[in-house]
Amino acid sequence: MINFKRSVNCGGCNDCNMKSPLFSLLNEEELALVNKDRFEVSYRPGEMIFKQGTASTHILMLTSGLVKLYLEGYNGKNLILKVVKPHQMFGGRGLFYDNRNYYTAASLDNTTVCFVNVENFKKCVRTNPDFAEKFIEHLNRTSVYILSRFVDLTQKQMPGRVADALLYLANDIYESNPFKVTLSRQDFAEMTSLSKESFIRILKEFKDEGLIVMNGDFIEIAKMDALKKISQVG
Amino acid sequence: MINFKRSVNCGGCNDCNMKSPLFSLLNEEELALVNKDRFEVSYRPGEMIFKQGTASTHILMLTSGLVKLYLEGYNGKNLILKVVKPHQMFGGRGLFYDNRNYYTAASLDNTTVCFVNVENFKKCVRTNPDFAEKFIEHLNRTSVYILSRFVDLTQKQMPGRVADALLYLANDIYESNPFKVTLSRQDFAEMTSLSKESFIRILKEFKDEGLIVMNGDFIEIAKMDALKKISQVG
DNA sequence: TCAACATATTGATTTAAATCAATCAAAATT
DNA sequence: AATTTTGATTGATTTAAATCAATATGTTGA
Repeated sequence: MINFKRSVNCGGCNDCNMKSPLFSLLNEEELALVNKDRFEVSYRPGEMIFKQGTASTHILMLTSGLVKLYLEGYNGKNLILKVVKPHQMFGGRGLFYDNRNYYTAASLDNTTVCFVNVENFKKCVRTNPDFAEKFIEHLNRTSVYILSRFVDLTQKQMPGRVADALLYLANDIYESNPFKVTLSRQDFAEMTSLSKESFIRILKEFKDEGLIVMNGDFIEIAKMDALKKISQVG
Repeated sequence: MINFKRSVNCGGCNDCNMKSPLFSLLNEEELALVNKDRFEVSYRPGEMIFKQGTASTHILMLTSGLVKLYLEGYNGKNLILKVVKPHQMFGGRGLFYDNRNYYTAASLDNTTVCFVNVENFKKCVRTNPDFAEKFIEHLNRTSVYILSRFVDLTQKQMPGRVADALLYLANDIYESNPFKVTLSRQDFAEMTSLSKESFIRILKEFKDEGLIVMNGDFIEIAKMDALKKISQVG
C-alpha cells in the first residue's frame, strides 16, 4: 500500500486541533483553511523528515512517536537540539525570514507527522492575533530552551551534560522512570556534545555509583536528587 | 543634570522609525501609541542595561554605541551571544511567553538606548499583521544566528573560534578594517567560549603569522581569505 | 545457523585547552 | 611623581576529553 493516508494515528484533525494550544485558537474558517492542504506521513525509525538547508514548505505537527531535531555541523558532526514529542510543532524557524530549514528532523521510532502548508499557516498568523501571539510564544519558548542548552554544553563538563540528558529524557520526553531508550549511543553523544566513547564512560560511572540502573534498553534513574545535583554542579 | 532626556543622539522618534524596517511599518496611530511612553537613556561603557532573570518590561532600540548580549552561566562564566549595533532591536525574547529577560545586556561604549513599552509594542503586534510578521522575522533571524554560533562554539576549536570573532567584528559589527576594539580580552573570551589566556595566545599566533596587524586598540585583518579559511576549517 | 555487519564497550594514548603563576603595561588614584 | 589597581601577556603545568585501537555484543540477511 502506498503511504498516502490521512489521519490514521490521530482521531482526525479536529482531535489534533483540540490537543494543540496553538491550533485550538483558530476559528472554523481558519481551521478549514489549514485542514484543506493538510496531510499525514508515517516514518520508520531513523528516517529523515526534512533536511537542514532545504526549503521550509510546511509547519509540522508530530502526531505519534518521537523526532529529533539536530544541527548538521562540521566534519559530519551533529548536534541534537531537542526531541519533539506528540502534539508538538516543529519546523518553521525560517518563517517570515527566508523559508529555509535551519536544522534537520529525523524520526527516532515509528512516527506519524502532520504537514500544514506554510502559506495557509502564515495567513492565520495575519488574520488571527491570538494565533500570532501563541506562535510567537512557541518560538520564544523554544529559543529560551536552546539558550539554556547553549550554556550547558559550553560550560558544563561531561558528568553534568550526561545528567542533563538523562533528566531531560525521563522528565520531559518519555515522562516515565524507568524509560525505554530509543536513542542510540551516537544520538546521546550528539545530544551532549561528547564523543560516543566519553558518553558511554560517564554512563558506566553513573551505573557503577548506583545513580542509574540499566536493563536492556531501559534506564532507570535510581537517585534522582543525586543526579540533579550533578546536573547543577556541572 | 539628571539623565532624563528624550532624543539627544537620534533626530527624534520619526527619524528612528524610518531607520528601523520594523517600526516603519506602523501607521500614524500605532506610532503615536509606541511613542507615547517611549524614553531614551544613556549609558557609559560597561554599564548594565538589563539583567538576565528580571522582568522584561520594554523592547529596546539601540540609537548609538554598541551593546553586548550575554548569558550568565555557571561559576560566573558568561557567554556573549551577539553584539547589537545602532538601530537594531533587542530584548523581548520572553515576549508573549513569560516576560522575563533570558540574557543580560550591557553597553560596550557610550550608548543611548530607546525604551519602548512592551504593552504598547504588543498592541501593535495584534493590530498590524505586517508588524507582527516583521517581528517574527526578527526573532527567527536572531535564532538562526544563535544556532550557527551554537555549532561553532561546540564543534570548532580555538583558531576557528577566534577567526570567527574577528571576522564578525570587522564585517558585521564595526564594518571597518582595521577596526578599533572596544571589547576587553575577557569579552573576547566570553564571545569565543575560551579562557582569556587561550584567546590571547591564538591572537598572538595570528599576529606572528601575519594574519592580523595589531596597533594599540586597533586590529587589522591583513589576510582576510586566510582567516576565512581558518574559520571554515574550524 | 552462521557469516557479515553494525553498534556498544573497554582500555591505552594523545591532544586541546584550562588553570596556575608570574610578569608586564597601562590607567587611575593619591 | 609615586602608588595602587586593573587588564594584558607569557610560560609551566595539569586536566578534561578526544582519538585510536581492540574486543564484545547484538542484528540482519543469506
